[in-house]
Amino acid sequence: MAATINDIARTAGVSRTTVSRVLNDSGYVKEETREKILKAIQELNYTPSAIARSLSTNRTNTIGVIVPEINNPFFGEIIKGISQVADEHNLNIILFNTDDTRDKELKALKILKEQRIQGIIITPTYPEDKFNREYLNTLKSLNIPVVLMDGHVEYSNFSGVFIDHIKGAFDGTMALIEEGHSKIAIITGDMNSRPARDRLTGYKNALVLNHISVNKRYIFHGNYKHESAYRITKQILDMEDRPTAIFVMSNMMILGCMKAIYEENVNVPGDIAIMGFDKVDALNIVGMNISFINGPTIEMGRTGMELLIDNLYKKGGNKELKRITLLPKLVLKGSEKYIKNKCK
Amino acid sequence: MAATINDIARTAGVSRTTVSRVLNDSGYVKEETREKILKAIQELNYTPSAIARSLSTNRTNTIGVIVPEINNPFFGEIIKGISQVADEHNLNIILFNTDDTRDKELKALKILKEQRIQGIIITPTYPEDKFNREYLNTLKSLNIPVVLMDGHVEYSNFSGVFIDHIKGAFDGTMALIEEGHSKIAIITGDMNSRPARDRLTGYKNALVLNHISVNKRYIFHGNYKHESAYRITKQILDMEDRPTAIFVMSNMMILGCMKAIYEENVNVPGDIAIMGFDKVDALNIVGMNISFINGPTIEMGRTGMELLIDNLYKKGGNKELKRITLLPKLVLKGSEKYIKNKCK
DNA sequence: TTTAAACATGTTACCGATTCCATATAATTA
DNA sequence: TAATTATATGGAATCGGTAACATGTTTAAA
Repeated sequence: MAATINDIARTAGVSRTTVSRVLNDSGYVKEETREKILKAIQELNYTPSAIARSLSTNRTNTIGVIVPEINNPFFGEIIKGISQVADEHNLNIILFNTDDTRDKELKALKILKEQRIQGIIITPTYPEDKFNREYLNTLKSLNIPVVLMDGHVEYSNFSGVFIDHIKGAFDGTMALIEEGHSKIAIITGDMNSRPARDRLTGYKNALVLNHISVNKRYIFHGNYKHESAYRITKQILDMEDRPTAIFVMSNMMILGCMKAIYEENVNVPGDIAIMGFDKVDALNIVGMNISFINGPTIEMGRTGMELLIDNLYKKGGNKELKRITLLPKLVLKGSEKYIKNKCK
Repeated sequence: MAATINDIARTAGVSRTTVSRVLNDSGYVKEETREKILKAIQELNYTPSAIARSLSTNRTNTIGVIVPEINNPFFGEIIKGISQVADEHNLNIILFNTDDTRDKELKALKILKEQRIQGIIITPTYPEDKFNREYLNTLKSLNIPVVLMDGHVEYSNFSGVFIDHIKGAFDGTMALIEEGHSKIAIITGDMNSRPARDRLTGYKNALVLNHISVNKRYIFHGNYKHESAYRITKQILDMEDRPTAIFVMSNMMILGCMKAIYEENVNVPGDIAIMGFDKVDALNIVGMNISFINGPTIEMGRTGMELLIDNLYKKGGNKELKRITLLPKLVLKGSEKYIKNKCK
């Protein structure tokens, strides 16, 4: 249906080699001929086929991106960053959303291999899954660069972009301490996950550094879901020697925590201070006095893509393993002119 | 580098046609031969090239998706829906995020044409932009199905999925009226946009139907940004004959509105009822008493993809123009067990 | 036993580009 | 003026598959 390079060649009365030269602006073409060809291209509304080009050049200029939850703004922002850099380098993105499913993740990898993409950025849902790791290794053996986003695959040799969860939690805790708090509760994520463990470590480090004893009664284990944080926060608010601050270790759990606080009519930060790991824009805007440790999501995406591109342009075995750790940023309440909570 | 069908043929001692038959499970192949071939495939870790296949079959099994803001959960959920259906039909997605930029939107369309994708789902940022409409028309003339998501392109002939903004705003207003409100303020979106105008219409329709006069002093024009709603809400709260309910016509504006309310320590819904068009999950979870008119985003994505697929499988001029309008859903406070606001 | 249908496999053209090589002419340089 | 070199274009192979067609072998029906 669509015009091909042969149609252009015929119309312009030249060989398709010459047309190709014009398309790629390579080699010698007489100005007059070039114009004839451009005219034919215009007339036939011709667009070269990336498919045919890919087959012949062995380059697709496409990368694969695999995320578990596209509707989560965390990943949305990562993709935004990836997309910006991809655009700058004229690379296309084939996107897969796995809905946290191992099957879909595996299927995505298979398809990407078929598609002869040039590289993969993946936020692995099951980093510990043997089968997938095997598959990632297969990909690696094919010399397709792989970049991990915020997901450690232990014992493997992939480049990646990571967040320094320890430092982030450390900074958050330090900030609370500097504000005068010493009774600081923490609501952790699922302790089976590496970030949850790291964050707890950061919290402890800060306490120890300040000679504050780590009180086990102040350490509560949530599971990343808002319900768990809701329940735990209620519990915290009922304690006799109630903490003066709560450090909540995820996005969704901040919401559960704030629900409890909202319900119990507790003043933040007057009665209790809240620090969150990961931001919740909505609460920021509404003006709740919550400080955040904020993972630089867009930057993660950009950095990951840059890492990938570095490797894309290196032939053969020259690909370097590079792990970049980004520091989360502390956003203190008030530093963005948060309004004081007048709700008493 | 990677093994080709010829390598498999050679290894298995057959012609590549036979290999192709095994790959596609078509035609006759002796069981014994099949096994030889499968063994070779395994040994050489062979994956067929989708590129070569696309060139020869003239099908890429890929569609293009263009969104303005991938980090906005509204689009994230649409993509989630698209992705689900795409996966069910083994279609891949090339994603473009335009950052609300006309240039990027146009560039995306060009690339998709090069990529010989089978169809496009687009949420047009500049539906009124002549150039882009021209481009969309070009695409259409190429017989590539196009599906619009929630963006009217007037006078054009594209299939699409739309939200019934009039009905949504009507339902929201009716709900408030049924709760006994008659002094209902509205904060509109940018009146240059079709949805904003439609929603205002729905609001008026409900009032008229209930013989409530449309009070111009209760109609406030915002611009979709939270700051505008913040300012307007403050203004509303200061009115002498203050409305008893506010209908806020967007996502972000709900946040601005709630900021003002939170600041002024007003009880919702005791002192004033709030209804939003578009949901804000975070506020839902925290337990603010806001009712919502909720666009069915995931369903939109699914429906759009299904619409596209319908057209994908129809040859030539048989493509049908189909516009599907989805009804937003009313989520009343309390219907999800919202906790009463005790903040007085 | 002959004949047609089913089974099994291979030959070859083609999809739409790129690219190496060959060839011819024009412009420079020796 | 002859020898180079730069300019201009085309021929043909190639990328890795698919598919129409051809051909040979079994198997089953007549």
